[in-house]
Amino acid sequence: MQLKTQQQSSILRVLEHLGRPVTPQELLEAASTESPGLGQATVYRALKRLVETGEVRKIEVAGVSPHYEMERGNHHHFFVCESCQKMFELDGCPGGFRKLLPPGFTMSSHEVIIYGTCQSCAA
Amino acid sequence: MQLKTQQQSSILRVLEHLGRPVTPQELLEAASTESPGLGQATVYRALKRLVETGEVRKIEVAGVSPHYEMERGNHHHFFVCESCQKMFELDGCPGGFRKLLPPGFTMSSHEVIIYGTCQSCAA
DNA sequence: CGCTAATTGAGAATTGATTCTCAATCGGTT
DNA sequence: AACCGATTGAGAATCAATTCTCAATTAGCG
Repeated sequence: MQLKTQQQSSILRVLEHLGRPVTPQELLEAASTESPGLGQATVYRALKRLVETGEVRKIEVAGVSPHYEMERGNHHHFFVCESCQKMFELDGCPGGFRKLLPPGFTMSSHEVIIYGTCQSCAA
Repeated sequence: MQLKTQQQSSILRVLEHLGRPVTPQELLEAASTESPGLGQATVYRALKRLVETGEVRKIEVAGVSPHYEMERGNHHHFFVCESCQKMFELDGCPGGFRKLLPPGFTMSSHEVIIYGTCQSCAA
C-alpha cells in the first residue's frame, strides 16, 4: 500500500512548483506535461488525499471555483484578479477582527479576500 | 407588465424582515407561511430580479451555499456560524488592506469573513 | 521475473444549486 | 365580468464540480 506512482509525484511536484493556489483544471494541465494522459479523476483523487493528510489546503472564495495550494503553515490571505481569475497569496494580516464581533459571538478563524487587478493584467 | 404579485411581495417583505443573509431555501420556507404553496422557482426568479435591480445582494462565502440580503448600502462584512451555518452581518471594518498588496497589484474591493459560534449556539 | 492489490483513465453518474418548460392561474385594464 | 399577457408551481433539465465504475495498467514484494 501507499504506492508512489509517477502521477502522484507529478501532481505534488507541480503543485509545489506553481507556488500559488490553482484549480484542479490548471493543475491537470500543468502536470500533464510531466505525465501525459493524466486524467482529471487522478488529480481529484490526489488532491483529496493530500487535503486529508494536511499537505494541501482547499481554498474556496466567492467568484471563482475552488483552488488548492500547498499547506505551508503561514497565516495569509488571498488576492483574486478580476481580469485573469488567477489567485495569489498575500502575506500578512491586518488583524483587529475580533472587535467586529457582536456580544456573545466567538471567532475561531477568519478570511480576507482582496479583489482587483494583478500585476500582469495591469501592465 | 411589472405585476406585483402576492408571492413577490411576500418574498421581499420576508427578506427585509429577516434582517440577515439567508439562503433561497430559508427564504422559501419563511415566505411560505405568507404564501402557501410557494415554489422555489418563484423564489429564485424573484431574487434574480431583485439582484438585477440592485435591491438585493448575493453573498458567496466559503463553506456555505449562496445567501441573499437586502442591499442597504452600508459597508460591512460577514460572520458564519460553524454550528448552525447561519450567516450574520458584521458592522464596521478594520481597514488597512491595501498594505497587503504586492507591488503592481491594485485593489477594487475586499471581503472579510469571520467563522465561529453565534450567540444562540454558544448558549 | 511473477503475483496481487492499488492505481489509473475514460466516461458515466452524482451532487447541489439554479434554470427551464409548460399548462394553469393571476393581475391589471377595459 | 372578460380579456390577455405575465407569473406561478411542479418537475424536468441544466451546469459545474466532483465522484464513481470498471477494465487495463502499475508498484512493490518475494
